[in-house]
Amino acid sequence: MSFTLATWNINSVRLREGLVARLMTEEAPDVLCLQECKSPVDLIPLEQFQALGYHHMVARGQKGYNGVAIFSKMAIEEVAAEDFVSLGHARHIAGKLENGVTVHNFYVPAGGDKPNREINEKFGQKLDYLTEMRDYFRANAPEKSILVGDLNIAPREDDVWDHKKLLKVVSHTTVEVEHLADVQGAGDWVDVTRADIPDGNLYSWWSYRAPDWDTADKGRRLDHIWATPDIANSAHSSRVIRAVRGWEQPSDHAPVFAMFDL
DNA sequence: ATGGTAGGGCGCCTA
Repeated sequence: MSFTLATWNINSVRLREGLVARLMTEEAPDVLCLQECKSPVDLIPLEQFQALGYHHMVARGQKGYNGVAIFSKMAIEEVAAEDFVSLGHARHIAGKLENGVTVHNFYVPAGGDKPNREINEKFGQKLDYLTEMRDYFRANAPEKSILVGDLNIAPREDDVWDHKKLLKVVSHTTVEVEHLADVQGAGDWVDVTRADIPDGNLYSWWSYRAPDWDTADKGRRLDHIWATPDIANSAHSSRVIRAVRGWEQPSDHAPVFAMFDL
């Protein structure tokens, strides 16, 4: 049994309902995980997505900020929704698919501007969020599981457009990369995207603020697909659909895809 | 060191 999974920070699921529908139509992943829906769950335009074959959804939402959702062609049952660091934010939802695979969808806090928890509370919350993720997977060892989302960290030198310039920029600092590695180690997670595409620069996000995003190409790989070792070997055909960043009124993130043969 | 662009929802927070 084979299925395709995608993760995409949509930056408002209601404003970009049409872009979600376009991705569902043109690429048709079996499971689509969204972050930054910026919508209460009951205002997500579920009916249009159901008309495209995505009959199942698990989600957490709030007005204006954050929000995570999993749309699926196969049945999915909610199994967890954690509020790490007790921020009261909708940043995690987990569901078990009818094929037995558990999917964790995360929107990790961005962390503010200054990479110093003494002067920037948000940076401390980001590090603490990652620490609680680590502890969660230590206490709940994942099996047959996939972890996706906007983790707001680009861990490798070739996950950013300029490693040295970004070492002091939130998303690529050493302390963040170490915290993310601890989460990965705690669940024995395999970075599926980089197992599949080991060499070369790879980005999933380009700032709205930088003009001419495509030519300048000042990107970062903030969006990730991980899997536990029992299914990671079955993953293949990973890709970032960069062209989506160039669609009309786009999200600043491009979707990341992987296929699994179970 | 600063400001640059977006979304939500209407003054300003967040990314």
